Amino acid sequence: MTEKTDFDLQHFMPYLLNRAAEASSLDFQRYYKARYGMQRTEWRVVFHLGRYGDLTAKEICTRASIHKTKVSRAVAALEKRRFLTRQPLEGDRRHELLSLTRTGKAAFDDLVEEAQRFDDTLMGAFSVTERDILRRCLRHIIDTGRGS
Amino acid sequence: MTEKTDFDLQHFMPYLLNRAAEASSLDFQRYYKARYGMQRTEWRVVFHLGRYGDLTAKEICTRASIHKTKVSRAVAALEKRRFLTRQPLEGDRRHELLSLTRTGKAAFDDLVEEAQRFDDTLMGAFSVTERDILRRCLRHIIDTGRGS
DNA sequence: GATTGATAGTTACAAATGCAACCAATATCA
DNA sequence: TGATATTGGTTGCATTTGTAACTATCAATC
Repeated sequence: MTEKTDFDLQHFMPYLLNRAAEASSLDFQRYYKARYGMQRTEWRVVFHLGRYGDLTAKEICTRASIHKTKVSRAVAALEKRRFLTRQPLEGDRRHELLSLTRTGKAAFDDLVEEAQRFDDTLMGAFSVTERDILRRCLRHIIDTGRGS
Repeated sequence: MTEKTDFDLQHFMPYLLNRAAEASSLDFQRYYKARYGMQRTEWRVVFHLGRYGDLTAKEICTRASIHKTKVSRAVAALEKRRFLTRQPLEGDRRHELLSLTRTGKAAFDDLVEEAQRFDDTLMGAFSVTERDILRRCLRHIIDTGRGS
């Protein structure tokens, strides 16, 4: 039987992933927080709307695996700050279609640019092969993990 | 100039990392929560003590990049539930040496075993080369990211 | 068309977190 | 010696989060 002390936390994937996630998010997080007063869920909502067009809150929940309460609050906050508007859907008034305002779009454009720049420096350290493997593995982990 | 809508969130590394981290932690988290009523920081503290021997709170903070308030509260909680004991250090009574109790060690052993099993199934999907690259990239990201 | 059951989204309350101020022990140095 | 700074660790308070219960709209069944 292997000694328990052989187990190295530095090789434990969930631990590595958590620390890498945290480390890699810090700077960007600081940026959108300082510049737009957004928090993570808000940026993600903005991102989804900017990237994939108008969506309902539910769709964002599903696509991003975010709990509906978090999305609900993020949407409320974004609406108050005029980054997006809601429009009840004809035919089913339970749904609300969310759309970025001009302000929201501008923020999205800026944030995407920053994200891109940020990602470039982060990934610049790796070869193309490494990047591919990295992305593919992460995606696999995401897809096979149980959703919340 | 590239269109902003070209940017794919699914390739944005911090996003991938965050989602993979979350997905990969869920099951294990559920385990130590259900079995020992621990939360993440508590498990990490237990882990560090079990793996690296007795440490002070400060040392755990440094090694794991966890804020001292979080560690402080985790230690308090673990002490209350008899997973560890503190002992003021001779010579400098600001430091307290933390040691796992028998109960703490038992929990550590069990959790390590579970973590190992968990990691095996998670990484089982990848080739040895992939695992190496994955670990090496993550470590690089961790080490180059600004610490909190 | 009333009853039951989903479904989209909100809210209320408890637990977790981050931040800053804090305490106590030690170090520094006039 | 005594004033000041530093360090390990804790506490208080405001913000964020998770969970569960709630409203409102629609669907299905009788």
